[in-house]
Amino acid sequence: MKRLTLEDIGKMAGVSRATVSRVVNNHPNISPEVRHRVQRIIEETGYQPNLAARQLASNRSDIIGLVIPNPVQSLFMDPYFARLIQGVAQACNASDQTLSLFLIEHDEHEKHTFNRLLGNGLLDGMIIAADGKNDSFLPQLRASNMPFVLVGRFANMDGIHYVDADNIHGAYRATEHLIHTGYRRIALIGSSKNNAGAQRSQGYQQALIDYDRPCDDALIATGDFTRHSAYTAMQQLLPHRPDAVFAASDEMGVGAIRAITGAGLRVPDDIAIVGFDDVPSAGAISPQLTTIRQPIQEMGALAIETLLDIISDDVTEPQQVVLDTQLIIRESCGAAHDRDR
Amino acid sequence: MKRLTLEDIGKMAGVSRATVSRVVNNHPNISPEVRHRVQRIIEETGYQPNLAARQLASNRSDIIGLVIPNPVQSLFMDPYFARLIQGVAQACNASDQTLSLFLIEHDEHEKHTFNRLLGNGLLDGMIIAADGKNDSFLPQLRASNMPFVLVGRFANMDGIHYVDADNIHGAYRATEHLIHTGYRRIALIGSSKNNAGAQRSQGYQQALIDYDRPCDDALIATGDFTRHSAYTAMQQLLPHRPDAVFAASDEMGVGAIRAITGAGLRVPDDIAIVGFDDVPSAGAISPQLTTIRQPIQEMGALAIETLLDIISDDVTEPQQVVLDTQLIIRESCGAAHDRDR
DNA sequence: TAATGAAATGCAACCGCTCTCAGGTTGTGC
DNA sequence: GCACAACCTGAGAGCGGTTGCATTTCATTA
Repeated sequence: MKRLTLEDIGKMAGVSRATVSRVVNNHPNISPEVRHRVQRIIEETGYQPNLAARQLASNRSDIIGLVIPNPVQSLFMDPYFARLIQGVAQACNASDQTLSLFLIEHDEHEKHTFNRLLGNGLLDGMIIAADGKNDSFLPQLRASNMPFVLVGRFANMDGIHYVDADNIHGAYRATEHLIHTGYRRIALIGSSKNNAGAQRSQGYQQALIDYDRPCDDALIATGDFTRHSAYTAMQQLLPHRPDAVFAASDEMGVGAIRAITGAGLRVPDDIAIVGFDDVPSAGAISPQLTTIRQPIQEMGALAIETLLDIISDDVTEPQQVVLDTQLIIRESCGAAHDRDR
Repeated sequence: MKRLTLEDIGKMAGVSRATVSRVVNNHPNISPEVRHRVQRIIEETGYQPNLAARQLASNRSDIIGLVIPNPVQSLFMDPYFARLIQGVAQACNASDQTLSLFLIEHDEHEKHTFNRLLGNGLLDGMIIAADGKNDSFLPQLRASNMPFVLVGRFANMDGIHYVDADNIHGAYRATEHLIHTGYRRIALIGSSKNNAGAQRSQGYQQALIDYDRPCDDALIATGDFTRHSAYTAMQQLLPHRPDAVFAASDEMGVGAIRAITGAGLRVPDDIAIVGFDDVPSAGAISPQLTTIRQPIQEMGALAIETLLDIISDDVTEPQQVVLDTQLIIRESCGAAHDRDR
């Protein structure tokens, strides 16, 4: 059961291999009769073009790469990536692209990976899930002619295509919600570990300013997106008697809750918490965490869409899209109007 | 900056393109002098072979596919897949393979995907994360000559290569732990939704038998791996007064805890819980969940290793490996000897 | 010294598809 | 009836590697 080639199909249909190729690729100038005859034979035989040969001849692989440069442990701690992968994968399915996944393990590996990907001609384009820090690959990438789109957690950059969630406004919304609910001493557990963290801090501060709240430095603590760091940060915050905390991630929100309950206080009765991310466990812990949800899958889908436009259409002006976030009200903010189990 | 070819390198080194190819591929019969000269030029120019051309000529792509046939929502609910992807990706990095990811969205899509993958010659081999049910693709796969390895959650099958975690023994161990801790009426929230679920139920029962405990059908409830289903299941269980529950997944363990606390009882004081999977939130909820951890990343790595052996070496006898699990003792079993924050 | 063979290298035929170019056919307008 | 255009189709030259076979080189051995 040797694999069929264009030549074989052509022979069966009494046409040349070029004609079969045209049918396969939906070229316009084919007579309906021939088209149908060839299509029927393709159907019957289950012929499929050899992708390597096609790629060699046409210089197009229909493979797009998803590169995740972050250190390893993030991946399986943070549901963000799982969702992103899913969104991108589904978008690839929908547009008949093949998705290749590249997890960067460390700096040297990053260099090696980018070198390979930019040199071996495998990919038509790349989606890069950067974090806005440590983006040392950018210059090389820009110098190449590889189409790429950055997704999420990235700094605003000139002339680069990217898709991100609106971290600033999400944080703003979280803080605003705490203000509306009536809290007066609203603390922040922030982080400048990545760009998203910085933006979330920014949103927090903007909300305070807009609502004429004092921005007390004693109510600002710093973590690194881990639960443990937030536990410590919360302990530092406690003496300053906040009545609410905006934690820049759910993981940190959980750490804050632990510190609060550990100090004999209660959430939200004594101190309210709002997180960010809406990780699955946000609804599992007690009290359930009020949080900000990012449209991660939409981001992935949009990134693919944008990338395909770049690849085919020669999009000229940079596509820079920031998607809105959503406030998910649960128990930890003390304003629940709707509780799921 | 046109991309270099073997021909170009050959010209620069004063040798033929065939010789350069041999250097690149480490063929033995090359004089050291030529080898070095060519290598130096490759180094200087950063030449990289075109993968499509190589694949076309050699019929080998060094791309392996990871196929995840489960329905969509599992993926981002269940950290299992994120970890599996990570394990496989790292193993691919280590062995210079490119990983392509295929998420199946529904039955028809499954058929379409397998047809494509078996027909277009893109992949050297596939890793398939099946669940032991709905494996309708298997006959077609076996009929093809595509090398493949099944990973996890799969039924024991003849003549097929697979890697799995020892669900039976893991469940046995969980149950045994509850027995050792002194509980007498140990309930099960199981599921036969997939093969792993069935095996976990089996391990539970075996433990009861081995320790001469009665196997009371009233203490066996069924869920579908969701938190909600376990909540309901636990409510049915409560009237029969279990003093401990083995839940066949952490998600279900969380649902059970909710039902217990919802009924005004406490975990583990009134009813102890052990889960399965060790999802990240298992340590985040209160009480922290005692559970069984699977070596998911090792499974991924081992699957790749096995697959590469099959691709290159013509491994003949089926490789069937079952990896051991680990009991993670936290609070919910009432036997904590060690608590993290 | 010539025959022998192993090692190193080049030649050229693929791998299967795309795409330009040119040839053939048919249709349109005058 | 003829010129010209529009449309189909086939021939064939790549795309950039790999690899069997032929050739050259050179040390070994009869």
